[in-house]
Amino acid sequence: MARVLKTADAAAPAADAPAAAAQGGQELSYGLLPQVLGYHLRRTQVAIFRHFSRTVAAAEDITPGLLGMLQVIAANPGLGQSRLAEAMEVDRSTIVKVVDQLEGRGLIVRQPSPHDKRSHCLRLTDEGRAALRRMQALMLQHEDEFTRVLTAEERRCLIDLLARLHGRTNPASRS
Amino acid sequence: MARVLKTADAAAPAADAPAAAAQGGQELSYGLLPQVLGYHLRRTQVAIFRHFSRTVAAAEDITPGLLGMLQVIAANPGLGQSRLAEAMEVDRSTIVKVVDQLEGRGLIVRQPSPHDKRSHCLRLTDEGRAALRRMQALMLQHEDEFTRVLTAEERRCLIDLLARLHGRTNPASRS
DNA sequence: TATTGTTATACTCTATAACTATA
DNA sequence: TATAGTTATAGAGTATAACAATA
Repeated sequence: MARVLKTADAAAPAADAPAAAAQGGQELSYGLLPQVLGYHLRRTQVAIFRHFSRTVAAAEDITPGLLGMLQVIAANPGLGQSRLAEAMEVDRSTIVKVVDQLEGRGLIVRQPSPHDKRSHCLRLTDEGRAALRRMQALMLQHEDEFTRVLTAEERRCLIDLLARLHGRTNPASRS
Repeated sequence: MARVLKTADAAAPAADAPAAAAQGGQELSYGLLPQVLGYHLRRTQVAIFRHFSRTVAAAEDITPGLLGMLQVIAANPGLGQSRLAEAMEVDRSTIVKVVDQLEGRGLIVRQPSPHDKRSHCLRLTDEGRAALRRMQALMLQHEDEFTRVLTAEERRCLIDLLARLHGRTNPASRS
């Protein structure tokens, strides 16, 4: 578990308005927002999504969401759609279109389950495995670029703090 | 600027599939995802959004986005819509509906600008100021609850790392 | 010409509810 | 009864393109 070292004490910022920020070329105030975690989370997610779009998506026409699904299917061959939905914490009905898209692009197949005629077993095709390898390489490069402003330790610490907040244990930091 | 102290070296996790995770009650694998910052960002944002919905939104019928806009308007009286759009990094056309909603609820007004007949000056109403005070109190409580699993230093460190990533300077940590 | 606010439109992501075929 | 997948539908949230009024 990474820990954090305080160096500079964050001076409490003035929470009120900067008199006349509205007209001139002055900088405008964000009020309490800079102290709000949710604000920084959203800003960071928008930034990383745009970086992903310019790098990974530009080359491979994929979204972070679809690539995540593809990775989970690859890591769990034969997974059913309902269990995939649970894993990604989205509704079963949302998964249908995701799987439609990945199957439509020839990256995965829906196979009939040998044990349950209602269920589909999801598996990557050969093409899907090749595409995943390419996409993962691009994605790791994109993440490296995006986090270039952080040290490796800071990056690990950040992931660790986020993992603690969203509650899923982070296998990468189990000692 | 907060720094980070390494304590446990994160052992590189196996990136490949866990043989037969698909059928039984076994735990399923997330592949490379636990090493991916974007994945943890999204997960955390979903978690904090749900917490916000159960706490702040349940009491005041507001979204994080609308509350953020309200705070920026409050902090910059007389702000125009285009500058608000720039500040929040969304399109001007997106702002229109946001302002419509806030105005429709009586929280802000569009006033004609004295200097530019095209432009609207956005201002909080008395009711808007009162609502903002209530909402901010709830929001700060919500953030405290959500980050209860972190120490105050860890929370500051997290915000600092995120602020560095999305590039906006974080006024709360200027020494 | 450029900018402010606006409208019409569309796209993505997501959820709810109801359906079918199994179990 | 309950579950797996599906469909129809709707609601956010966002963007693009074009427009009128004004700068």
